[in-house]
Amino acid sequence: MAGAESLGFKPLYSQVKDTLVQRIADGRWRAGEALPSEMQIAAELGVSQGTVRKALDEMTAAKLLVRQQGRGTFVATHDEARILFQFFKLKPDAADGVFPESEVLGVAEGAATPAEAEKLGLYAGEPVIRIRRLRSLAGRRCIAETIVLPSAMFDGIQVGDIPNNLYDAYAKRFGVTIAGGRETLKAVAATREDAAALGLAPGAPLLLIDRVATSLDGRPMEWRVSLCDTAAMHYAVELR
Amino acid sequence: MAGAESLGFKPLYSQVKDTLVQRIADGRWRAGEALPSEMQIAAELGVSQGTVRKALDEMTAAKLLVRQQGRGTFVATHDEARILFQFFKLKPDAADGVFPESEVLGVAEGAATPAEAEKLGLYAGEPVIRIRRLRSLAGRRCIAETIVLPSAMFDGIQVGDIPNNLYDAYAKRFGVTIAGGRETLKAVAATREDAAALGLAPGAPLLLIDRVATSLDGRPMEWRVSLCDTAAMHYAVELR
DNA sequence: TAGTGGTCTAGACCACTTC
DNA sequence: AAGTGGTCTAGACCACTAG
Repeated sequence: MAGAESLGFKPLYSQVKDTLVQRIADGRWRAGEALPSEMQIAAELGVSQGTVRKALDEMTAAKLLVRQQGRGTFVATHDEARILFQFFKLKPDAADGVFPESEVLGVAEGAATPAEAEKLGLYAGEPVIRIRRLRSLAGRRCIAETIVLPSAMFDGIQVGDIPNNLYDAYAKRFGVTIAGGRETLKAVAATREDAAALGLAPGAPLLLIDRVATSLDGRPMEWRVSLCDTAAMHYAVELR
Repeated sequence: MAGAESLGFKPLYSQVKDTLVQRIADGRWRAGEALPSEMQIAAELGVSQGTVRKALDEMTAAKLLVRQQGRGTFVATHDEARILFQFFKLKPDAADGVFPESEVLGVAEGAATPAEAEKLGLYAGEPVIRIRRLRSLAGRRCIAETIVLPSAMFDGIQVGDIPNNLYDAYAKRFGVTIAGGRETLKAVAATREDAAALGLAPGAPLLLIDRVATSLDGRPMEWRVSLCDTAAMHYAVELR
């Protein structure tokens, strides 16, 4: 392995991990595909099987890989089950989580506002794509959502083109793997427009979820603001 | 190690972990104290150092232990830094997180309501302690909180007795280690009383945080409902 | 300098899947 | 039966802390 010398000791397994993450980012193995076996990777990189294992274990903990005894090691997909577990934390009060349906209200390209530029790590004025949609849980419209994407990464996305499971589309159509993110939550009063869209009275309390989602290398790839009517649903957090 | 035979394979390191967790729950090592070294534990339990290491690594990941190269392995404490990171997810919009101050409004014992009993795994009517307090961030009252505890676990807690850092007190005074929990969030409109307590207009949007905190063995030990004015603060979540 | 945790290796065997 | 990941061991050496 190269790149270990000088200032600041970096363990071998960590370098192996960086190598493998880079290869996934480069599309060497696509979502759902199998990596080579531990022994093959170890032989190729000239390290022991235990060192490869530690790298793979960390990537599995980061939900980047899925390992199955007897089968192999696979690049994690953004299937609905994973999204529900990792990214969509709103659950109906009286039931288990289900994947929400979506109605796209509009898609438009424009110049990034200062706020958008700051969230996405762009310069103000760079082109961005804005998506507006309503989402429903159990047949009831309860989320009004605005999504902002850097055009440079998602060139040519169209209105008829917006599937319900966006992160899966980012991966399959644009090679962008959403690996994590950060959300901030506030309680706000519904504006007239929000209230109309969700069928509520103006001033009704809404949960505002502000999310910046990041790719494998930690760069921001999506800014999403969701306004949620939490009368019959809640946002669930595990403290560990 | 005993207890591995029959139905359902259980790895050795997992049994080692169970043994060590049980010892912490039993108070064999108190918060902040050092465990024996890997070699000593391995020798005592008759397993290899690597197996002990895997058990300790998992406990460290669960924030139960803190390990320091060259020093030793220590039982995690509920110091303010840890609480801030693991349990208190409200941050001022314009600053880093700080530990909130508290004013206790009242402490009273009573019979568990059906809702309280369900949250705490008790029978309705069993005795519980209820604590009401206001919390402030940056000198501004912004959280109204109700805390319900099973009297059986927290016998003799008094009004003048409620410190700002409750989880530290649970550990030190009652031997109850809060190891995790589950929160559900909603946006609600302030009632007249909530509004008065927080200096807001009735109907103002508030973030309602409903938390059940659990001990080492996963049993519910505290039910806490917090009403938060999120005008100048937010609830932060990392998606990983 | 002694003792701790952290990394790395090599090899054996087990559990599980697939053919 | 062959190949995968999962567990367990034993031992070497490194990085860090403390006396």
